Amino acid sequence: MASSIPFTPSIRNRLLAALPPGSLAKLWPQLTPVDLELRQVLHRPEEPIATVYFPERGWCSMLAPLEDGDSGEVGLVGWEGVTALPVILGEAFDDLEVMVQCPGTALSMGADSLRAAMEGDPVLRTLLLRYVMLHHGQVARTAACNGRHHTDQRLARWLLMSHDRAEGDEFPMTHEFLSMMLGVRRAGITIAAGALQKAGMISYRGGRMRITDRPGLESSACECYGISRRASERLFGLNAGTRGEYWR
Amino acid sequence: MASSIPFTPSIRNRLLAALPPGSLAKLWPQLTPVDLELRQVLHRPEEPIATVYFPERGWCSMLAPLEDGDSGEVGLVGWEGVTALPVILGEAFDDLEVMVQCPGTALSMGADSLRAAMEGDPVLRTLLLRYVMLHHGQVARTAACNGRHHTDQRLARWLLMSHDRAEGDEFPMTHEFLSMMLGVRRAGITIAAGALQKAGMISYRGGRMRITDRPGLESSACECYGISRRASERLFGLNAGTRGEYWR
DNA sequence: CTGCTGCTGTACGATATCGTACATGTAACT
DNA sequence: AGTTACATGTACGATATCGTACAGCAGCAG
Repeated sequence: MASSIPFTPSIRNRLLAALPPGSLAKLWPQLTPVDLELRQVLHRPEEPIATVYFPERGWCSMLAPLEDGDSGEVGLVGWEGVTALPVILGEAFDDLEVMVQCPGTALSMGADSLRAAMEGDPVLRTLLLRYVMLHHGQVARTAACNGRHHTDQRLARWLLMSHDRAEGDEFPMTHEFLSMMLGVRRAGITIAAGALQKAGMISYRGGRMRITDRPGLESSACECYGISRRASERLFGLNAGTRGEYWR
Repeated sequence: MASSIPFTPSIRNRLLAALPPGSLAKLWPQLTPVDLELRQVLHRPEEPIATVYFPERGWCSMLAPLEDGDSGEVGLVGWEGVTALPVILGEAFDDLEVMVQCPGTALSMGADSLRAAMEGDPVLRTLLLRYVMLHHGQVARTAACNGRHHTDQRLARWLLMSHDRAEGDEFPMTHEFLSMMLGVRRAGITIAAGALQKAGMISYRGGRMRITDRPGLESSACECYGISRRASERLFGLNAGTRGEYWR
């Protein structure tokens, strides 16, 4: 299925790209490119996970379902990661939902295959476990940030995290959706985003968001963005987590 | 050091207790009982972790340091777990601080010894990774809960989580400290706790908290408590995570 | 062009929480 | 008993955010 793709590929996923050639070669035949469509649900809470996804373009949210019907975002997964932490950690499923927020592509793989590959390849296993640590740190930061920081700072942080995982400076994003991600009213986003736009840091129209002043946005965000990014740099090297370093 | 302790011990730590005799026997000589003193810092952010702790009594908070000097709690570790996720996941350190909130005791162990033990014992490794999953879920829930739920519900949840990890129905806890854990004003805790006390669910005086109506407290808490507890039950069996089941 | 639909701007009073200050109560120490 | 330190109760106006409603505006279908 994936065999038509040339072997030394331009892999965008940082986890796969970080593997030594031997490890990647073993994994490659089992990886299938798939599209990630907007709002597609990759994993549902409590449902056994059959497939894992290494995003190449676009990104997903990890969502904790709430009693009142909607859900709270607890983390992002993009080209720096992989969905399906439970598979890595030996569980069948999760209490979280994983949903595509920015459409793109991924390399997918059977959960059983990944389990087997981890069993047989300590390098792969080590890398994936280090990613789990990175992701845990991101979620922990989100917990602290949600409790302490205000809408405007959290919005700036969220836009930066999305931008890190987006292909260019523009991606689909409505105020309505941002409000669900940050757990605030839609009108609250309009106000906070309006201020960022007035300051020239972002611009948006008709459901598309564009980042126009990254440094400005960074200074508007709380420290939580920087802390997560530095953790990412520790795992992937100095230029990971910043933009413009996809290909190496 | 630990050799004076009889071999078939009354181990309270659920992770250690869940190990098959062979796995535990290999670990046992390396475990040293230590006291956990109130406010003792077990791990500091960015500092390499030399020792891990399997709490037996009492519990610890995982805290994310904030720019303004204080810190936000993102999770608890008690008799159901172990500190030092980074060691399990192959990192040297964490961005989080681990601090003793309720004094007690733990079985401690060198980080290197634990790494070696995990390498040599798949059962141990599997169990610890499943615990990482459990803890990740708890932190993710905290992220969602911090963003969406109100002080009164979060206080009830926090008291229940503490109670699960406490020895009896009473433990040391001031409003001041609760306010730091939940990230709200001290006066806000006094109001929320006062309401719970008036409803007969808790009572407190002079820095000691007593749980007097657990079912009532459970109905006051948000769904987040139940979700985390059920995840715990999946790992440890049906009675884990509830109280009164320490000894079997 | 017309009419829809979805995104964004804005307004309103209501509410939760804030930051701060001060009063009261309790226990330990002298 | 007097003092001190700390825990708790309570008050105040200020602020962030809520829930809701409605108006403007762009893009698309007919």
